[in-house]
Amino acid sequence: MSKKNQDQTGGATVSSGEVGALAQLSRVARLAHYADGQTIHMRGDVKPGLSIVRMGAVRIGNPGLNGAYVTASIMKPGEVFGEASLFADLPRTHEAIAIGPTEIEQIDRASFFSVLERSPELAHEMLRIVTSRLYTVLDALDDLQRLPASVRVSKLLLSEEEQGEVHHSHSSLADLLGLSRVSVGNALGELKALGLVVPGYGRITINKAGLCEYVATRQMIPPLKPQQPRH
Amino acid sequence: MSKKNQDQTGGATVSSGEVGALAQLSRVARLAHYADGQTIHMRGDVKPGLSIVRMGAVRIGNPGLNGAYVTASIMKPGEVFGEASLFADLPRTHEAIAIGPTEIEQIDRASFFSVLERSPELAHEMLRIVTSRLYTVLDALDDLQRLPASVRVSKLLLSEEEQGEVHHSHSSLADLLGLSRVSVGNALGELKALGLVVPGYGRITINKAGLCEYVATRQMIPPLKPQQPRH
DNA sequence: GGCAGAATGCAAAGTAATTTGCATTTCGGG
DNA sequence: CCCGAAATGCAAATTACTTTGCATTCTGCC
Repeated sequence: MSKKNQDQTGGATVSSGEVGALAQLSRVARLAHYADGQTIHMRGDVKPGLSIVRMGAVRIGNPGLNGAYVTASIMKPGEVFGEASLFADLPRTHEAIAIGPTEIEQIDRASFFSVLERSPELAHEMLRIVTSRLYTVLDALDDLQRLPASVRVSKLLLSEEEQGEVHHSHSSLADLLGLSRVSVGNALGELKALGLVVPGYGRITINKAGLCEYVATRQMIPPLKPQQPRH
Repeated sequence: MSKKNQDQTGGATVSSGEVGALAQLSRVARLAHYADGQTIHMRGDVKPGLSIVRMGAVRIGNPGLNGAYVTASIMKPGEVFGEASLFADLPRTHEAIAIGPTEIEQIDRASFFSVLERSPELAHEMLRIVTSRLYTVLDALDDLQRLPASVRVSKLLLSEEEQGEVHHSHSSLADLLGLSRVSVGNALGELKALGLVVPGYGRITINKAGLCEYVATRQMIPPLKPQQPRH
């Protein structure tokens, strides 16, 4: 058990086309600035409030048992976190740490609910965001339980890809997947041998189509076998 | 990779005290009856709609790669599933199968949204449900990545406990945790040696306080070590 | 009361990841 | 241009789980 993490929690982005009911929150938000590496909140904090990333990025995660980091998610501009503190009155499960200079809109509980009362669209928008995040996490959880490292690495590469390249070190990929650096290296070696990736220094060039096919053929749920009813 | 599952998705129960905005849905629901083992929906189905368990139980899961079953969750009366098909327009990720004779209220998309428009409380209730489910799943995901089998078994025992006992075979515990039967057996052996559980046939008597302490001392996030900024 | 099916226990062999330690390569700044 | 820090590559030993196969025990039912 070393470096642990998931990309999964990922994409609660406000989809680009729509301005989004979230915009209404800006009016009641307090804009907070953080320097690289600065802590936004810690695990266990109970201060409720919603946060929207405006600039920079936020690492959501926890230190692992061994000193390695478990990155649960990296929030990019437009993404939202902290719903659990609002709707379910729960303490923070993860630390939030700024990556690079970062601006975050903080909406406290009272402000949020006052806006929510007047705007049903906000509720719908939040439902959409939380639901698709849940969906993503459930999917990732399945992957974690069932897929071998090389396939999980492949899926991560595809999701992090930008113009055919992924800008991550093996270590940060490992953090995102909950694997060790060595395992990521091995997986990449395998993919390289198949001609699916070209390794670089802090950078990986990927064969998108090839990787997609590689993943597709390996993550299929197999045909049903006869099952006894359980329990 | 054998039997895979999580208890995590678990508890989106309508909390007992409150009648809940969900009750309003009953008026537009169609009550469906299922026999033990009957399929409610399959992975990949796109028919959108919300489902509320009224009687019996529903296994949410998928067949694993080897024929074993991955139980993602078992929904009990009062619990809700299918939000993703409503809010995020996503196909079903898991099969749903009735455990025992089961009654389910089915609310189709149009009906749901017509009620939702007139009832802001329903939106809040759904937000609460989905958020806490997300929270639970994220927590389980952390556990899965970081905790050894014996601790995960302990946590499951505590969550399934009823009056000091857990009524599950090793196999069904394994299904719920994504472990093999053998590993569960070994973990229970360990716990037995520590005087934390007394194994029975299809039944385990647990030392609640002892297990709590056992878990507490082992799932702690360790003190922070100095971290370099990443990425 | 006994028998079949289910649940449990046990052990051996295999596998996929881990940790550890070190050598090598790459990049950027002085 | 060179040097140090970071990134990568490689290999051995270890760990935690899996699969397999079988023996044993329990329970409900006829």
